[in-house]
Amino acid sequence: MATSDLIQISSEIQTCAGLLLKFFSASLEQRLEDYGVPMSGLQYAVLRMVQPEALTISTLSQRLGLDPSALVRMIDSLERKGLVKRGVDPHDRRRNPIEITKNGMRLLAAVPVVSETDPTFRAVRSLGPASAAQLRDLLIQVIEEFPEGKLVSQLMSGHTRTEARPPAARGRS
Amino acid sequence: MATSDLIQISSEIQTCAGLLLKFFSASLEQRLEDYGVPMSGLQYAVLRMVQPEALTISTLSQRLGLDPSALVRMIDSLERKGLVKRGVDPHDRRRNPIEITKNGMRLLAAVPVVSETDPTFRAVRSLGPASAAQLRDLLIQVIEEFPEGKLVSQLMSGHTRTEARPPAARGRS
DNA sequence: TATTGTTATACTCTATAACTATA
DNA sequence: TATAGTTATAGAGTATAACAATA
Repeated sequence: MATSDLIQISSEIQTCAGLLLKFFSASLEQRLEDYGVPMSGLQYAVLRMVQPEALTISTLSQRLGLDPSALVRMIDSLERKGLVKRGVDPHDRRRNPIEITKNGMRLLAAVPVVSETDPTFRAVRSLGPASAAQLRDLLIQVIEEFPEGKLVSQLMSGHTRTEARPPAARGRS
Repeated sequence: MATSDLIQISSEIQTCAGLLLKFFSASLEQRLEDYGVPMSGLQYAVLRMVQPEALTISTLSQRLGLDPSALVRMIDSLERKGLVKRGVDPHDRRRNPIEITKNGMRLLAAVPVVSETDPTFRAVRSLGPASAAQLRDLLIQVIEEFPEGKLVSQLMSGHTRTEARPPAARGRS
């Protein structure tokens, strides 16, 4: 295969990634609005990131690749909605770890990243389980080739490669 | 495979698409800046769209999923840079098909979507040709499952599926 | 000195609504 | 009446610079 082929393919992958993200975001934001708590996909991402553990704005900004100042108003907005609260670090009073609230957890439970009924899920399901997993693995492989892509595991909480996934019980079928 | 597995995979694909797009855009915009004509990835996308044929703002806005008014200033900016010009449709004087200029074509030739030297290309190349093509095909398959995804072929000029690609001469290796 | 969170500010992106010219 | 392009405008998102509190 010629280099120009690979360049063409790279370009197409780029276009597809953009489209996919657009579709995904649209359906997620629609469901958030339907739930009665409209917010951007990024705000939702922050909410998910602080679910397993409280994170400071510094940490969040590093993981999201954004300036800390850009997060202040976003956190304000989430706090106004009662979904998170600024906590206190007794060991370092400069830090205000962002904690998720009961309301925040309720929202995450009610509005999953991907719902069974939305176009995103239907599109991925139509690939079949094997192709879907393969697509995910290929995407991760590409991302890990980027210097900034090493922290992908931090963003995909609970992620394990297909072949390494334990055969534990996994909810309803 | 359980439904919850597919939902998890869908969510991971979503995260990956977002990261990938971010990395891709960053390297493209860096190269545009190095070339001396800084612009957003979207402006560059518009430039590419009007390369094969002049398109009206209406058509561009439909294909990009943006409001026409959002494109006016973007086109202004491209016109100020001398990369496109507003043309005239003799059959319908309301229309101003956006034409690419010599300078615009020169830029597209000098700054390809994906360069051989940038992280995007290296990441995709490291997959190997077969996996790269497969990734592209899986992405297209997913996108075509979305109602809005039918026009993907319009956005990927010259795209053909791997198995349908003619074995014609394809430049240097 | 360095770091955390913050404010003020400016710029980009995008949509809505209203308008003009043309069909 | 409907469509193409435009303007004015408002809101979100994001970065830079400067700052206070804390380490």
